[in-house]
Amino acid sequence: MAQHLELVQSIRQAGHRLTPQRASVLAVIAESECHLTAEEILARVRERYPYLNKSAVYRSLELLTELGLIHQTDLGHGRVEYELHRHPHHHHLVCRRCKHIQQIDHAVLQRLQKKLANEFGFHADLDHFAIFGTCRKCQTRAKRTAHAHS
Amino acid sequence: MAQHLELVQSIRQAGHRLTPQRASVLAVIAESECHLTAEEILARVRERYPYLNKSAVYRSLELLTELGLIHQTDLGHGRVEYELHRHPHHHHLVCRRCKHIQQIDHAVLQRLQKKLANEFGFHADLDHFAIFGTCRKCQTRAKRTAHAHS
DNA sequence: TTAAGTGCAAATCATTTGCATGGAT
DNA sequence: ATCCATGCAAATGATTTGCACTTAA
Repeated sequence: MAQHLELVQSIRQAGHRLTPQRASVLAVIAESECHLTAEEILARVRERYPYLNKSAVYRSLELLTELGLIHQTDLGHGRVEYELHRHPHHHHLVCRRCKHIQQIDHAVLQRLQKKLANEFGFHADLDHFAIFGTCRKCQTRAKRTAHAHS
Repeated sequence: MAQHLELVQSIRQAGHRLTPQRASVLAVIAESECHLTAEEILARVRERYPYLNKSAVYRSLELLTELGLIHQTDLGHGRVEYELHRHPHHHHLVCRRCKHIQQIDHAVLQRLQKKLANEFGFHADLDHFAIFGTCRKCQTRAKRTAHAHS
């Protein structure tokens, strides 16, 4: 947690109270390599700081998102996942059929991001972006099914 | 509904039973200009065909999505929205702060789509795509807030 | 005829909220 | 000392599910 002191202090600097709940939620997310659900965050915090409530997790996550310290992603698992606002980014190609998730480099989306900024003045949150579609394997499978019925 | 006969028949052609429930769900989506929630679909179908149940809507939507006749989008409204798989596409820039939604042309994403297909063999569902971020107005507002606290 | 599909009502499950209490500043 | 933040439990609300009944083929 020591290496996240600055990060944690930015809560106070933004004019909000620095509670142990908020600090530990942020620390857990910062220490994680990947995305976590609210429930996972709750569980991990409780390993060392048992005084944390579900509501406080959601309220902290809302604040941290608002401050731009973390990001929310919906990978189609029926619940939101949270991760630190960190560089370099990576993204996800999520197959709707087999649910397989392939990571891709931020470079693939960089041109799009710039285009949106230039043309529309829109700052796209392309941290941990999720793109849904059909993976190579499932495309083949779909064709086979179509033939079977034609 | 007459002009959607072909579309409706493709349910049977895919090896599924063509029930009035499925037909009317598909017809309502096909007639709509934009995305609809499950509840809206239920309401619209009932205007002319009152024998439709919530569960049947969800089960129909699942099937139609599987068949590639419709698409699901999560525009961050807390519920999924459905629309016909139709050309030409358009997409959405959704501001996380003010919730404003700006439509953009498919051309903006076409290059990305091709890149994903070529490099990863991934067929991205970029129909009615939603990109989250911060719009021009809210970026300005965020800067102002930051100054107030520094 | 008969398996696939529907209706109904109850279950699920992530997230939100009201309100009394507590703690950061 | 203030009032922002938390804990708790109950509410919400979209989606899912079990099971008996119905119907498209």
